[in-house]
Amino acid sequence: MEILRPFVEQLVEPALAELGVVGDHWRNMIAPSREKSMGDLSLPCFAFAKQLGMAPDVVAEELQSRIPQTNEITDINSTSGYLNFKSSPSWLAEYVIAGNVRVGDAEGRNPTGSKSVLIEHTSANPNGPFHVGRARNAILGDTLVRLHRLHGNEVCAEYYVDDMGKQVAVLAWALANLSTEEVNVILTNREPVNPTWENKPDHDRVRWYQAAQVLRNDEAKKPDIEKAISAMVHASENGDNTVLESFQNAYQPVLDGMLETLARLRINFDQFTKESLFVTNGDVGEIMQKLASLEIHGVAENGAEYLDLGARGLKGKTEFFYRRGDGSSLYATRDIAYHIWKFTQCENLINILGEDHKLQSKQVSLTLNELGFKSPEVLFYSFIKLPEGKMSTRQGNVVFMDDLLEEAKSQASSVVREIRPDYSDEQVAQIGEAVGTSAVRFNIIKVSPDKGFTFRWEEALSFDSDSAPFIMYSHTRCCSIAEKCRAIDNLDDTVDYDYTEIPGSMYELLRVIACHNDLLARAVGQNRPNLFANQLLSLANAYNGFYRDCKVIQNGAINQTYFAVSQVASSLLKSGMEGLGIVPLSQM
RNA sequence: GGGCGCGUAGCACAGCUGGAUAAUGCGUCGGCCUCCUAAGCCGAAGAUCGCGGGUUCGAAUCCUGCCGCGCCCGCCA
Repeated sequence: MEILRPFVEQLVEPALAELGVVGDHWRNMIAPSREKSMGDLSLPCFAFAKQLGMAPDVVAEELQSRIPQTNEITDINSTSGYLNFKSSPSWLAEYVIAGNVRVGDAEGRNPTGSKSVLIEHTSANPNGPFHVGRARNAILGDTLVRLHRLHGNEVCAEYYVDDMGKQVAVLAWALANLSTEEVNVILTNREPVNPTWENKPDHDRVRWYQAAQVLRNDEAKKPDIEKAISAMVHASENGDNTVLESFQNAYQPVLDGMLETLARLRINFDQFTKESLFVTNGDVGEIMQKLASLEIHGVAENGAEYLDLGARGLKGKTEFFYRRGDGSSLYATRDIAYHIWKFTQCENLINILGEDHKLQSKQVSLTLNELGFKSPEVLFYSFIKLPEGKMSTRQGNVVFMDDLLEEAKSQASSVVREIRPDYSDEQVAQIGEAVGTSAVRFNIIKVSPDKGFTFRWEEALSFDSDSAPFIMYSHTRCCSIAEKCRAIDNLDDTVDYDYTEIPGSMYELLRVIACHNDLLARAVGQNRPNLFANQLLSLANAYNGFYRDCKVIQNGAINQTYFAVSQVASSLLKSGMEGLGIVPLSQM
């Protein structure tokens, strides 16, 4: 509870001085209490023990006896070497009700402008529909975009379109050379396209990509195909506009289909940047020239060029190749050009990348440093596996996000249908969609990015206590209360709040509210959305306790103090849910 | 073989800038709808924090060795 810190410091300073503690280092030692029942902030006294020649618990007691209660802090206790400070319930209630806790806006409509960030995420090859594995990137990235906005940062959400290179070339080649019949014959043994997605171009065109991959493994056909694809790749890398255009015609409908899926998850982008831009505008050539003049530059036998990053602390394989023997650039080279361009857009960069990109990202980062640029921040995430093993678009061993969302909607709808028989079909469908998509998002967000996990349908579709619907449900309770209050009373402008009687569960809610932005700051500062997901669960949980004990409406009359607290919780739940991409329904 | 990451109750997951009785959910067991939406609430049982050493007044947290899992080690993207 950072809002309490200045008051604690004010109290502690003279007491420490009296005991003979010198220096200022104690300020950093004040930390959130481990035991919530003990306090909001605590000062461990172990470090003073040696200096003063006293036992830690004695130090804590001595300090306690020298510190008076204040308006803000009414509970100071010492236990086992800790000095604990607990906020005054009345003061906290007044503080919260007065609107001192910043609510924020995840849509970014009112940035405080303290910091601007460009967040690049997803950037998936436009060769087929999203599966759950690829979608982890989009969900983490978009959540980070939302949380940064909620925190007040100005954010640009950016998608790097891989519009050149082998993957698109394969797709373009297949679309130009294979008929529908041929594709169907080649993929006879594969599962057919789910009829629901028959007309969705990402699901349709991926079959051409898959068919081409099968043919590329056919020894007889391989040589000719490889030759043709290779020629296209090289043309694209040399900036051949005809080829680049044919690539775009091949992938654009696929990309559009992919973005449609993301839009259903409320994931949108501010800007799309094509990889080919940096080849055609000359940036890549220029950078390769600069790299050649570096002292860690090296040349291989066939003329390929690299940097020896071992000299900059890279372990393992230290040669980083940025130019092929034939003079063309590599993906990483273009990525460096892209980063330098991104730095012209924004001074803070964040990338969301799969763990397989760790080495590459390190190489790009070190090279950027070599050229005088700073490193981007990177959020790495582990892969989502299936119980049967790794997911692979190429092999068709995947769970499509489109299928997951349909299933989520359908299951959520049947729950609604069951417990709210009075709702119309339209209402049920709308709630089912909101709950289903929110639950899918949340179940991915709540897991720490560096933990790999196995996708299981029942878990992805879990609507239990630590899930999006749990949070959504608390919010609907807030809304329901607010609506009833509006009906009772047109809300006079003169309201007297009672800060003398604060029930325990209301105090607990106030404490969670008071820490809300601490958690947001941490989640944003460390790029860890799961921390804020956890905070929202705590908030919903605390609200449920408050709801149980503190009746806002009793005997037809409104308790204005309770109502005010409920409204603050409601705002924070709503903005927080938007920060996670969860839909804040008012009814469910 | 080398590099990076992970390993916490039956399952899942938090805590890891060292600090108090290791938090939460699922599952299990037991309670709560004449009371603002029970997708809820309350209670109980359940953990040698992968294993062994080290640093420290104090280690789930830092260091080190081992074991297990994942990712990477292309003039691919």
